[in-house]
Amino acid sequence: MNTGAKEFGRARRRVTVTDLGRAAGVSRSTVSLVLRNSPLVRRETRELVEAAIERLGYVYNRSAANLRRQTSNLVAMVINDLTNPFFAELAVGLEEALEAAGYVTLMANTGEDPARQRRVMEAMRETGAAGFVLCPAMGTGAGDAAVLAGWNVPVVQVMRRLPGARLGAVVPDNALGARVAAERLLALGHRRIAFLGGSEATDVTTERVGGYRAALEAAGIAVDPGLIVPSALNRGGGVEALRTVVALDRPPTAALCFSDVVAFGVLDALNEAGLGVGRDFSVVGFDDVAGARHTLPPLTTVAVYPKELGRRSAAALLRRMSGPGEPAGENILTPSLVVRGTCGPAPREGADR
Amino acid sequence: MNTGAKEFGRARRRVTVTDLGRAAGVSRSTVSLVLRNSPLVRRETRELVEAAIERLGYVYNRSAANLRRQTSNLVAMVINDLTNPFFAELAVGLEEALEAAGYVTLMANTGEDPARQRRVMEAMRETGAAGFVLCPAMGTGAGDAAVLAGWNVPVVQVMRRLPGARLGAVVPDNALGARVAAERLLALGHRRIAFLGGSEATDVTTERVGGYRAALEAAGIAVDPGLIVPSALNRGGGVEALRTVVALDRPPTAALCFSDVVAFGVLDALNEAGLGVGRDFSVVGFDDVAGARHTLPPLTTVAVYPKELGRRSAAALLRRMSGPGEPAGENILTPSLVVRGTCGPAPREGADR
DNA sequence: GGCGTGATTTGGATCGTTCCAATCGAGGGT
DNA sequence: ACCCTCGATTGGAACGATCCAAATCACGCC
Repeated sequence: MNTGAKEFGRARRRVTVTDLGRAAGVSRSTVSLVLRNSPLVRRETRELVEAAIERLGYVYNRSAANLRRQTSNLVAMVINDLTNPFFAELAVGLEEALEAAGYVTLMANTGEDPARQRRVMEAMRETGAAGFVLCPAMGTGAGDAAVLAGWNVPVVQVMRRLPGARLGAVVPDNALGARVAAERLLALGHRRIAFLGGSEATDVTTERVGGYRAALEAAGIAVDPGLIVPSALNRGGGVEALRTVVALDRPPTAALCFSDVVAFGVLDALNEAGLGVGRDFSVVGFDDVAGARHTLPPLTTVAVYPKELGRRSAAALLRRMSGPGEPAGENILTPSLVVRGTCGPAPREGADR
Repeated sequence: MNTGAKEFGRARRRVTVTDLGRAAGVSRSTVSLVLRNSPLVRRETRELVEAAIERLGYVYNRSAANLRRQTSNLVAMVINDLTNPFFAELAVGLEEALEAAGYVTLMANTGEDPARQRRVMEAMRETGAAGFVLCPAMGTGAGDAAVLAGWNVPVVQVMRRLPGARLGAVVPDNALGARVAAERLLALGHRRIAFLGGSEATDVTTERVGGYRAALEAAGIAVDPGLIVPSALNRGGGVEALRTVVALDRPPTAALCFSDVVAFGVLDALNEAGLGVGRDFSVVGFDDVAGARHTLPPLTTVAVYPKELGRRSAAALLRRMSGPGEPAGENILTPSLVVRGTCGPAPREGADR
């Protein structure tokens, strides 16, 4: 009598299908059928079982079910930098779509650290992730890609592609976006246009710079390598990059930025230098993050719809997970130019400031 | 011979401890001991097994292990709004700490929707989350709290507290932060100070407004209810709120804002209205998000260290998970005022603008 | 009253691991 | 030669669900 309460109060044994069966007067097999909404069970039987579920406070053990069925309701999302609003939005779209499809999301933030990325992906694999959506950390090598391919698990890359990996990817058409943005500046009469920001190694930068180049060349303008300045992918990088180009002998009159965040830094630096944005110097960003509409003046930028990228990568992964024969193709989103207030006509040649 | 390749290429059976045992010439029990680094196994035996692991490409099945051991390496993180940079940082700190402790994070973004919150938490429970870190969606009722308490699973709330829930929480000292900020404005000579933003219902707002009130009353200033204007928790809300107070008969000369995001909107509206920030009107934010140092002028704000909040909630949860008797106490972080450029002395009484 | 038929229900085996009590083998002591 | 100890290894049962083939039930019909 004195031990009874103690035994009961703490850590009581988990309620199982067998318990439910006993309580409802049926077998565990029948209970299992009820749990999975099988049309085989008689209505009254189902109600009996459902009452027992309620009464005993049963909790379905999905991982036991997964073990037996050789499936999993887990999808892994591995993101390089969640504190970047662009990737945060992407993550939200992704998780939303996965949840709607009945999956639970495993999440890890790698902070651009390939070693951490390896660790977390390994851990997620062991926990039974049925698939991966991966935005690879910078510096992820071809070796990592090969290992991943060897895992024989559906993987969808988003935004960034691993070198030489045949894994499937959802990406914006970076080249197109950059080209359209550059064409806009050209149409406004700009002839010396810089490309600011981005890190030399990554495919995203390569593609965006490629689009920029293509536009200039199509307009018959020689690309000046001195006007392409990589930088850190944050606000400070933008500040640095702008300072670099205004110090040139023949400074540019406009800049296409690798990202909005870099563009924010560029705007900071322009203000600091006393240059009129959209008048003395025009700026285009890339991404269209939430903050872009709130700069002064509001930032003209290339929208790439991160939330939609997230949703599509979820869809692509689910497709790969269902059909084993599904091709690991690429899904390319068309970006679009959002014209706001940071671009104006090129200042007259030789006009002083 | 013709079927052989086909059978092998696709969906080969999973490698198990039994397979490893067979390959290494030991029993599955011994393999299991090796996997768990037991000191019981002889070195040579261990090496034999490890070679087999390598050779067969074995993947540990942690959920099978969890099933048997009645444990779980999964922790659930339920966040109201990941697109808010404040919560994104919190999430990153949290995930980082959990990963370091050997846990894998289940993540869900509720988008402030209590129904979705119920759904995802239920799904996570079934999946076997060993504990929850929850930043409750606005509108989460006492009913939800009661249900959650009935689950008998370790829960730590972060930033927000559910009404009447004895669940444990990690929160900043909102009242203190607001008081210090208000005291700063008082010291600068301001006498009519507004509190802009926040939603009336939430505990965070109540606490921050409370601190603001306390400071004013301590200075012998009657609190004018007309100067406390709630708003949406985004930039637009800040714009609205400022417009409201400048239209008053006796407008304030300074504002303490519910959050940095609201403060950003307030700065936008001040610019729009042609009021000099820090000269005609002083502003203090709350949170110190990354963007706060980049406004023009840089925003004076109350730092609450979201990443640290994340880390501490991880630590608090892990403590609760290990010791069943651990108290569900509160962990309160001391915020601090970060002085930048948006506050100046109160304009002279009656001076025109 | 026996039988066929379709609708329900059921017990054993299974998923991959860990726990546990039992076993095995090599020395050591007498 | 025998017993005992101790380190190392092992097979059976268990975790909580599902699958599957077989059993049971209800009912109409000859």
